[in-house]
Amino acid sequence: MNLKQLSHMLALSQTTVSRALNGYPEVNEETRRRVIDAAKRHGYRPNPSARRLATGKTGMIGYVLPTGNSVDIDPHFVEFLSGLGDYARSHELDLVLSPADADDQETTYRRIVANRQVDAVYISSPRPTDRRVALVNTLGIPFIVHGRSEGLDFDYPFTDIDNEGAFHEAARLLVQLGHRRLALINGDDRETFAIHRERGVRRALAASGLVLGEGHVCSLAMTEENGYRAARRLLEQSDAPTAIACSSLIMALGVVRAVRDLGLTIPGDLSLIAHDDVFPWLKPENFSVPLSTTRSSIRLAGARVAERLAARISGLEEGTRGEVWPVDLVVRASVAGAPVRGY
Amino acid sequence: MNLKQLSHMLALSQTTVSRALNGYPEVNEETRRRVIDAAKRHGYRPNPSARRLATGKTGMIGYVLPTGNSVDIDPHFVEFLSGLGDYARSHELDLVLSPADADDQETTYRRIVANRQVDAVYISSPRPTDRRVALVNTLGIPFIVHGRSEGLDFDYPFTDIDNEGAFHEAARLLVQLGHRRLALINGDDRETFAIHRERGVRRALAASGLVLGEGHVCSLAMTEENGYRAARRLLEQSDAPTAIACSSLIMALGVVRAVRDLGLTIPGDLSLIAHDDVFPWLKPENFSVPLSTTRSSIRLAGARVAERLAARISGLEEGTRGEVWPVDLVVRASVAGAPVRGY
DNA sequence: AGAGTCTTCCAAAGCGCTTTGGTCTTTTCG
DNA sequence: CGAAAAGACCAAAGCGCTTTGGAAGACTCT
Repeated sequence: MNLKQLSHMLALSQTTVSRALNGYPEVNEETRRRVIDAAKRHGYRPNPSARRLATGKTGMIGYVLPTGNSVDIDPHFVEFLSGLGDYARSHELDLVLSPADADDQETTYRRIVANRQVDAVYISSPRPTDRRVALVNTLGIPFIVHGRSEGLDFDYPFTDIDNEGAFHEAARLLVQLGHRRLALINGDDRETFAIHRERGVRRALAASGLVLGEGHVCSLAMTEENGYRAARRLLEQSDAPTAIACSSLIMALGVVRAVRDLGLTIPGDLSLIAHDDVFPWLKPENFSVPLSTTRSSIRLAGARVAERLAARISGLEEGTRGEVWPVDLVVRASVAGAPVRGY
Repeated sequence: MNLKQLSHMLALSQTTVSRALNGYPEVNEETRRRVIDAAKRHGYRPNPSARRLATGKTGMIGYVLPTGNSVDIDPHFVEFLSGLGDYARSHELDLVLSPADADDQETTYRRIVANRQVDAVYISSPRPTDRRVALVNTLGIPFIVHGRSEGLDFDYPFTDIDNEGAFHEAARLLVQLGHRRLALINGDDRETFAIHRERGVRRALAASGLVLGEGHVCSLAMTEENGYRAARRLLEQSDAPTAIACSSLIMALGVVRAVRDLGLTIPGDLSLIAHDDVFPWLKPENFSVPLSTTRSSIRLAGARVAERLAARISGLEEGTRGEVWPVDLVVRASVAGAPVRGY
C-alpha cells in the first residue's frame, strides 16, 4: 500500500493525502480525519526510503563504532545503549552503528554525513582536542558528545558527569579519614574523563598540602587484570598507599584480589573507593567488603543523550549547552581511617 | 556531485555511467576506466538513499534490540558486536539497532522488513519455538540465528556453539574426579543455550548412574549477585554439591564470593567450572583460584554471523545449514577430586 | 550483399515520497 | 457589491539512482 494507491482510493491527490498525514494546516479537518482513518485501516506506512530521498530525514541516529582485532568495545557501551535504546524506541528512532577502523574514523564520519545516513550522531569517550568533535562540528550535523573534550576553540553540546567533582569528593573523604598516601587507578588517561578524575584527586590532596605521588597513579584499560596489576605494583612499593581511588568497578575487582593475595585487608590496610557506572550485573554493595563508590548511572546518560539528540533533530534544542551531572558519593564499608603507622 | 553531473561532464548517459560503476558487462572497458577514473577524481559516491529507493538494497544489517526500563542488555552483546562490527566494516555494512518493546518485538520486525530498512537480520538468545525465528522465516528476509531454537517445524540457518557438549564434558570430568553431587548454576532456562547446558550435565551424570538433584539446578539472569545467591543456597543445603558447573564468568564471581563467605575453599571443598565467553576484561585464569572453563569466543561468533549474513545478502549462501562450533574445555586449578566424606 | 549478432550506448520510466506553484471556491470587508 | 484574502485541493516537478526497452553501428556468416 503506497501513497498513490491510498490517494487513489480516497479520490484525493497525493499532495493532499501526504499533507493530511503530516499535519500540514492547509487541509480540511474533515478530510484529514478521513485520510488518517483510511491510512490506519489499510495499514499504510510511508516508505522510509522514499521519504528519505525526498526530505533527507532518516529517523536514525548514528554512532561510529571503532573496531579492529585488538579494539575492545567498552562494556559500559551496552549499558549506555540500554538507556539510549529505551528512549529512542519511544520516539521511533533507530540507531545505526557504523563500524570504522579505530585509526581512521574520520572517513566514516564524512561518509555518514555526506550520504545523509543519519539525522544526528553522538560521540563517546572523547579526548582532549578530540578530532571527531571538531570534525562533526564543522560537518554541521546535529550531535551530542557524551563526556567532554577539552581545549577546543569552540563550544559544543555535551552531557557529562562531574568526574572531577566526584573524585575530589572521594579523595577529600579519604584525606579527612587520615589518609596521607592516596593512589589513583585510572582508566586510559588519553580520555578526558580520566584526566578530570585525576584532577579531582590532586585538587583534594592539594587542599591539605598533599600530592599524588609519582608512582601513585596508574592509567590503564579498565580490566580486572589491569586493576590487579596496578594494585600489586602500588601496594608492594615502599611507600604503599593506604587508600586507592579506582576508576571502575571491574578494575576494583582486581584490586580486591590483589589485596587478598598480599594478605592485606580492606578497609584495615587499604581503603578503596571506585567509580560505579551502575551495571545490573556487578554491584558494589555485593563486594566481599561492600565498596564505597562514586555513582552515576551511565544508562540514564544514554537516555538523556537520546533525548537531546531527538530534540536537536526536531529543532527543539539548539546552541551549545553542555550539561554536567553531579555524582553521588556512596560510602560503604570499604573505607576507614588510615592505619596507624608502626602499630 | 551526483550521477547526473558526472555523466554530463563525461558526455555519457546516466545509464552508462551507472553501469560502468556497477560492473555491468555491457560497457566498453575503455569507457569504464574513464568513468571509474572520473568518479574517483571527483569523489563521486552514489547517494545511498536514492540507490536504496531504486534497488531496495540498504547495505545494512538489522538487529531488534529489546529495551525497557527493566530490560538489561547482556554484556555479552558488546563482545558479539565487536566481532560483528569488525567483519561488517570490511564489507561496508552498517548495523542498525531497532529498539523494541521487549514484549512486542514482532511489530518491529514487521516494520523493518515491510519498510525494507535492512538487507538481513540476526537473532540472538533464541528460545525453544522462538516466535521471532518463525516470524522472520515467514517474512522472507535473510537471517542468521546466533544460537538455536528448538521444536520449530522448519529448518533455518544458525551459528551456535555446542553448549550441550561443553557442559557434558565439564560434568564428565567432574564425575571422573569422583564428584557425585553436582550442581548447575545456569542462565535463564527459557533460553535454549541454558536448556542445552542442563541437558549436557544430565547426560554426563546419567552415564554414571547419577542425577542432577532437584534442588541442584538454578536458573537465573547472569549477574554476580545471582551467582552468589545460587551458590549460597546450594552450599548451605544438607546435600550440598561438591562441584558446580556455572553458565557464566560473572556468576562465577558470585560463586567464589559465596564460597569464601562460607569459609570453604576451591577446589578443596568445591570444584568449579564456568563457561567463558572470552571477555577482554575478565579472565578465568585471573580468578584467585584459576577457573576451569568451557571456552568459546563470542566475538568470533559475531564475526561469523556477520560473514554469513553478508554471504546471504549477496546470494553466496543459501539453504538452512546450521553450524555448531565445538567448545574447548580448559582445565585450571578450580577443579580437583571430590572431598572425601567425613574426613 | 543482406540477414542476423554483438557490442556499446542512450532516453525515459520507474522507485514512493515531499513540495512548489498553481487553481478554484468560499469568505471577508470596505 | 466587488476586490482581496483565505481555504482546500491538485498537477507536476523534483530527490538521485537503477533498469527497461530500444537503437546505432560494427561484425560475422552464408
